[in-house]
Amino acid sequence: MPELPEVETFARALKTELVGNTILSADLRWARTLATPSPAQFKKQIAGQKIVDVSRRAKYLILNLEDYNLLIHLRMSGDLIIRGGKIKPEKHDRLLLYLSNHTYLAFNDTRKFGRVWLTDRPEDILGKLGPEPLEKDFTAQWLFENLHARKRYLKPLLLDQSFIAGLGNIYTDECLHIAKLHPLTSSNNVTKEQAASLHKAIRSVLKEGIRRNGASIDWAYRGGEFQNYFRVYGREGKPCPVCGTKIQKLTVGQRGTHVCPNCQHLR
DNA sequence: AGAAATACCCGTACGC
DNA sequence: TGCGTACGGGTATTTC
Repeated sequence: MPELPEVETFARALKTELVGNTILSADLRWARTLATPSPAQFKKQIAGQKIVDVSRRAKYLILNLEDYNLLIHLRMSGDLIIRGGKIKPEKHDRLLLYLSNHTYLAFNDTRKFGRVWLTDRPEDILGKLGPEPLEKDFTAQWLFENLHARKRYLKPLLLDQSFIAGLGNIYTDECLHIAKLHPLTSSNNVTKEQAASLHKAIRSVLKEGIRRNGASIDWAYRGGEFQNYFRVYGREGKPCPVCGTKIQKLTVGQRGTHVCPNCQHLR
């Protein structure tokens, strides 16, 4: 579930906890969690590396080490927890990084979708991503031009990380509702005014998510408050906060999709 | 080539 | 109660 705001929240919290520590050793408990390099190389390369900075690109968390970057993608059920060194690992822990301050960072991931990469060439992994929606190069004009450069439904296009980086199923439904656009609208039919609305909606909903420390759904992700402020996501049959019409749930590109049939017309 | 469908996972909810 | 099945979520891979 973690999308851009949740990963941003992780990055901010972990930065204060981790920077300055040295990774003493790694315990890989589920081999496929490690995308690259081999487990033997990974353990050898990461041992002794000091954590210089913690940041984010799209939904990737980046631990900037002295000689490498450790990229972490939480995918669906991934979670990061810092525990005291004497606390036992938990059932779904996939990777443990033991730190010089006698704690360890646990990558816990029930569904085993999450991945980590240790690399000195992060661009090989991050290079295909589209623009960061909160950065200055993501403008309404850019969005309008690139919506028209393709002919796809809005919802799957917004979920495409090579188009815009960081939106997932929740924030996509939310921003389409704010912009009053139907998820099945063809991207090349969006007017300049609609593109400007969508641009504004994307930025505002992501900032709201960050401000509320992300969204916690079911057991996934902890501590966020944004789930209490969803406009459409997970609110099938409940009233639209704008007009009171019952929210409908449909399937778009095999994804659960929530719309207000009154606010979001399909032209 | 670009877009759509499928595979990867497993805890939970639901139907019988 | 217990069993079987559908579902969801992000993205790499496969298929169209």
